[in-house]
Amino acid sequence: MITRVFSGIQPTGTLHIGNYFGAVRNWAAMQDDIESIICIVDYHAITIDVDPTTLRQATLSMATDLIACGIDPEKTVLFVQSDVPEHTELGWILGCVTSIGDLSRMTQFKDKSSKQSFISSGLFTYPVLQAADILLYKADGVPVGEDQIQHLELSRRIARRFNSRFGEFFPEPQQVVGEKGARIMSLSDPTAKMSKSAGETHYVGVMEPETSIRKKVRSAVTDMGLESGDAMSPGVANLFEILELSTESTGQTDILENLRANFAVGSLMYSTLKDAVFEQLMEILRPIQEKRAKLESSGDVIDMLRSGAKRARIMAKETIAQVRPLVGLGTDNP
RNA sequence: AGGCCCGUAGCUCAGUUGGAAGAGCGUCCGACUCCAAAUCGGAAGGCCGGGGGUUCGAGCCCUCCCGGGCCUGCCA
Repeated sequence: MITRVFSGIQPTGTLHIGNYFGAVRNWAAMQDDIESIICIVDYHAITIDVDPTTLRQATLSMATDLIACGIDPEKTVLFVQSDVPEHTELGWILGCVTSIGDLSRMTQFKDKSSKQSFISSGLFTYPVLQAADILLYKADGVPVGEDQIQHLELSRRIARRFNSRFGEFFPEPQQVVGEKGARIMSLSDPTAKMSKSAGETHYVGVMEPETSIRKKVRSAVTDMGLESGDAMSPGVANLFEILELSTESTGQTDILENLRANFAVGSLMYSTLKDAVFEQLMEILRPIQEKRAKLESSGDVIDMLRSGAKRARIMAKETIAQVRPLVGLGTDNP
């Protein structure tokens, strides 16, 4: 039985619909039923070279996006990682029960480091900090996608090793699978997951202007036309996926069914599909964008983050206060 | 601490003896397409890492600095 879930998200500046349908929407749905902690992980963000001003803005912007998308800072403990410095202390301690061998097997490190000329040691030990993020709150559930499973497994391994060395203390966090494992693909390259780093044409930003979204959806890769009975090409399947996720919320599932039927008999015009995707997507995004505008002009987000950090820190301090004597650190413990 | 290599467009790089800064990919616009892709046509994009010097003239030579990579050594 999962009792507390932890989610982290990097302050990349803005959310795209892959983040929204894949993660954020599930978080928002979950917060009513289960104790939820969401952390904007700025310590993680600095593992690669990033401009300080950009980072600060991106962090605030990400928080605003999340709240606009339905994360309720009253229900969910929403905060910025570096406002709770206990993350780094636990990170250090856990780093000392983590082997270099385990870390060097992380595919994400190999991936990211191959794209950097300057490879920081922080990038290498990133998964340790991630384990600390989760374990600091003794979260037993982590809603992660497939790409993070390896890191989550390492977190469990780290928890296990800590427990066996210092005594049973941390729960081993389990993967929480969302109701719908949405995995939105890039519009320009539908064989790759949607990501911001791949370039402008690859993603649709949740907060993007309507004209820009229409253009991007219309430019999505499809195929050269299929015979009826053929399987969908990746690009078309992706558009249907986005349409399905959107109509789930708008309730206009008949649109989806019609287009599916058209596809089945081979009479679907992709421009029609794209128009529908755009329309339904905007139904979802419009209210989110409006909410964001209000939030931004209110200037309340900073205060929300501060009070979130206060709540998080109470939990974090308690954990650290227990960990230190277990390990034998400090003078203020017997 | 010593030695070697590197820094030019968003990315990967070329650049002749020192003589008008280039290519490929990507991006943007157009044609084609139901929409896209591919293809074709067009365009934008540069403090040549930074300062100083030599020269009529420096991406290129000298010098210092910054940044990155590799090798050796030293200390803990």
